[in-house]
Amino acid sequence: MEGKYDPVAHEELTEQAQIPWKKKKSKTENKRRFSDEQIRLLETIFESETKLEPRKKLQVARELGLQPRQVAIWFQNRRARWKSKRIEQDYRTLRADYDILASRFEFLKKEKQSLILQLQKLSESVAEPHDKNKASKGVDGDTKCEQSNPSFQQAPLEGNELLGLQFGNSRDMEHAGQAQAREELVSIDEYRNKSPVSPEILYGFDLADGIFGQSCSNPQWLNFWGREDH
DNA sequence: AATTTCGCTGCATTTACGTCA
DNA sequence: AGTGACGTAAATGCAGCGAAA
Repeated sequence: MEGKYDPVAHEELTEQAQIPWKKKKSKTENKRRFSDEQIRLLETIFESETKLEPRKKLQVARELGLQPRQVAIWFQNRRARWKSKRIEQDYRTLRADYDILASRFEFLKKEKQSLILQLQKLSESVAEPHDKNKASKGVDGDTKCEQSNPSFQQAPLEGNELLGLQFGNSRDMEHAGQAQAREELVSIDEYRNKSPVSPEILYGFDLADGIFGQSCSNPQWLNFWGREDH
């Protein structure tokens, strides 16, 4: 409300007074639709200033042969049209952002399922009877992971074995002679490389320091990805 | 100095009308 | 010619502000 009283602008009031309040114009009264020339000038002014100062309004009104009130109303309506267009544009932008996020989410969901499957296969192969020592050995386990995340403790793999998968530590697997497990890791890499979009771009963060790097230090993250309901 | 009134503005909503398919 | 959809000028109501009383 930056409207300050301006005696010059007050002219408009007297003009307004000539128009009876609440008067409805008859159908026969010639009105409406400013000329192309009038619209062109109004649009030109609107481009540089969306609000007219009272003096400028009077000047424009004189120039166009309109009532100052008509100019004021035109600017008012023009601002409203401009606002609704801007809202539409904002909506389209937000919608596009949402769609991108939604497709990222779907992709991540599928990758999660795939990784769970890989883990299950690895878990089964590691638990084979010919490798009993491996199952109970426990090499440099990430105790933080195991302690901080209940859902992790329920996982079929122990912490150190999961780390072997995540960081490509193949020592234990070679020790166990598990060529199959190595193939699984390769297939994961292939899966990533065949992704329609590079993972870094798709996820929006660096994989090495991001999703896998923080997996064991962020229990909430593990909880989230450990659940089946998303 | 605080309060009230007046006149103005802007905005949201509604109404009335012109235009077009 | 009649009609509905749409665009737009104008009306209406309300809130906020500054100036004057």
